[in-house]
Amino acid sequence: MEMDQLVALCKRRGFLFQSSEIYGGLNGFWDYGPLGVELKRNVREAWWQDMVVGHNELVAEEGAPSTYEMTGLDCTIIMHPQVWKCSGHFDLFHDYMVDCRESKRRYRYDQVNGRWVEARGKRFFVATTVQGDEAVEELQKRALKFLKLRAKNAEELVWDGLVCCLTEVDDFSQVLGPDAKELGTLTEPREFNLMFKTFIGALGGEESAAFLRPETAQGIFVNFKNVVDSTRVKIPFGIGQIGKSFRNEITPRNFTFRSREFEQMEIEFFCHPDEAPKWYQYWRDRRYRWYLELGLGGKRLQLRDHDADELSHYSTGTADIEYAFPFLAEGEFGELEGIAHRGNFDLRSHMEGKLVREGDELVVEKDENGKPRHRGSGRDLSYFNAETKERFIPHVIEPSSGADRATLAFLCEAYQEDNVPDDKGKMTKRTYMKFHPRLAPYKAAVFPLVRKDGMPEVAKEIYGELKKRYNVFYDEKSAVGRRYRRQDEIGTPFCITVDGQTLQDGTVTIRDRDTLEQWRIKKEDCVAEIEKRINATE
RNA sequence: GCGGGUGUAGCUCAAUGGUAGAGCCACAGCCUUCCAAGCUGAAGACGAGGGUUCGAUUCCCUUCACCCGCUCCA
Repeated sequence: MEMDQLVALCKRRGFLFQSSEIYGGLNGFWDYGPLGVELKRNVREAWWQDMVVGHNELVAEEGAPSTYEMTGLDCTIIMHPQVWKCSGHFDLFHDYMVDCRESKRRYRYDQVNGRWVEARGKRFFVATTVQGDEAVEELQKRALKFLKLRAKNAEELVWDGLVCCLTEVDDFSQVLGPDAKELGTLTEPREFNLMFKTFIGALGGEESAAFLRPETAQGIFVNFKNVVDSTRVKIPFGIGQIGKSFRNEITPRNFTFRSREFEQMEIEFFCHPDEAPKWYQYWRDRRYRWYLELGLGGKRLQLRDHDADELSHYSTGTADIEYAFPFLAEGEFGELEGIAHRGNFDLRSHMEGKLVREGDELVVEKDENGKPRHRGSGRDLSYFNAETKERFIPHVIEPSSGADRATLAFLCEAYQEDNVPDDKGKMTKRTYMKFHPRLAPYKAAVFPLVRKDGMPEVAKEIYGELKKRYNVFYDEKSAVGRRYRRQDEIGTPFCITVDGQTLQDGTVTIRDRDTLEQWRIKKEDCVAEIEKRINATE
C-alpha cells in the first residue's frame, strides 16, 4: 500500500484532516474527522479498559509476578515550571544547534567533537561528529586533508590538548566544520527549544513563563504521594493516564507520525526495586500482546530491546514496540511505544532535584557554587510497607504509548484491497478497512434491501435498538451493493439487511466485511449477535 | 533548517495572458429484491499575499502546505 492512498482515504472519508486547512494548514498539527474521532476514541477506550478499569487486581495475570492494582489520573497540561527542571526536560530540550554555511548541514552543538592542531604555520580546531576512539583517527585524516598532506606527514601535526567538545571553543573562525573544506563556516550556536513556552497571567514576563507538558508521565510522578495517601493502593500498582503532550519538533513528518501536538497513553508502574526486572519483562510482553490482540499482527510489528548505547542515562532497560509503517524504507520500523525500566530516577528527582549520572550512581547535579542546579520539592516520596516494615523508593516501569501513532498503525494495517464480482459477475477492485471490531468507528450498518414494502420501517426499528448500545449507521439510499462498498471503505465489520423474507419469517441477513459471507439471524437477536462478534477473539 | 519536486472541484485529470472543461465520488428525485446498474436534476476548484499588465489560474517575487533526500528525533 502506498501511503498517499491511505492519506487520500483518510481525507475522503473523514478520518484525518490537516489542521487549519482553509488557511493553508499548519505543519505538524492534524485534526481527527467524524470517523477518525471514533477510531481514536476506540483505541483510547480499549487501552483504558484493558489496562486500567478492566484490570482485575484479585487475580494474577498470566506472566505477571503477582497480583497488582491499577488506577487512573488526569493531570494538567501546564504544570509548575520546576517539574520540568527536575525531570531534566528543561535542560535537555534546550538543544543548541550549529549550522554549516558551506555544507548546509546542521549539528547538535554538544555532539560535535574536535581538537586543536598546529602545522605548516596554521593553528585550527578540526571537528567531527564521529564519537569515541575512532574520532582521533578521523580528526587526523581530516586535518591532513585540509592541509593537503599525505598520511606519511602525520608527524608534522602538533596536537594541542585532547579531543574535546565544540562547546569548549569560543571563537569559530578557526574551526574546520565536520563536513567543511574551509575554516570558519559554522554559525554561532542557536537555541531550539523543544518545549512550547507560554505565560501564566496577563503579564508576560520571564517570571511567569511556563511550558506545555512534553510528556504526561511527570504529572503521575508528582502525584505519586497523593494517590498513595488517598486510595489505599499498595505496591505493586500502576497509574494510567491518557492526555495531550506537546513537542516543538524541528521536522514534523510522515502524516501524524511525528506531530507537535499528540496524545499519550502512559502507565507508571511502581514496584519494589528487587521485583522491578520481572515487572519490566511482564509489561514488555503484555504491551506487545495488546497490539497483537487488536490486529497489528505479522511481520509489521516487532518488539525490540534497546542496545546499551541507546539507553537513557536513567534507564537500565528499554524496549520499543515498533511498526513497519508504509512511509518508512523497507526493513525500517517506527516506534509505537517504549517500555522503560526507569529505576527510582523520577521519584528521586522530584525529592532531591535534577539528577545526573556519575559512574554507576545518580547524584544531584550541582551548579558552579556547589548548590543543586535545580532543587527538588524536598517532599518524601518513599513508600512504607507496613507488613515488612520496610521503607523504600519504588522503582518505575513505564509503558509509554502514542495514541496517534497507534491509531495510524491501525489505519495502515487495516487498509486492504481485493477483487469482488459486481452485479454482472465482473470482478471489480474493492477497498476496505479491516479494523478489529472493537476499533471500527461503526460496529454495524442497517439497510432495507429496497425502500418499499415496509422494509425501511423494520430496518429503522433494528437500527433504534442497536443505537442504544453501539455506534451504528442507517442507510436506504441507492443500490444495496453500493451501500455495502461504502461501509467496507470505512471499516464497518457487519451489515444487517432487511429483505422480503424478513417480512415473512422475521429473520435478517448479516454480512461479514472481510469474507462477504451472509447468514440469517432473527431480527431480535441483532444486538446479541453484534455484541458476540465484537468481543470474539480471533 | 538546507536542497529538489508538487499545488486547478472531495478524488483523477484538462485547457488558457481575456476570469476555467470533463470523468468518478458525494447530493436531490425517479427506477431498483443482495455486492460501486440506469435516467433526470442541482452543486462544486485555479493554496495564500504582493508585483508586472488595460486584464494574471497562466509571467515574476514572497509565503504556506505536502512529497523525496539531508539534518534532527527527549
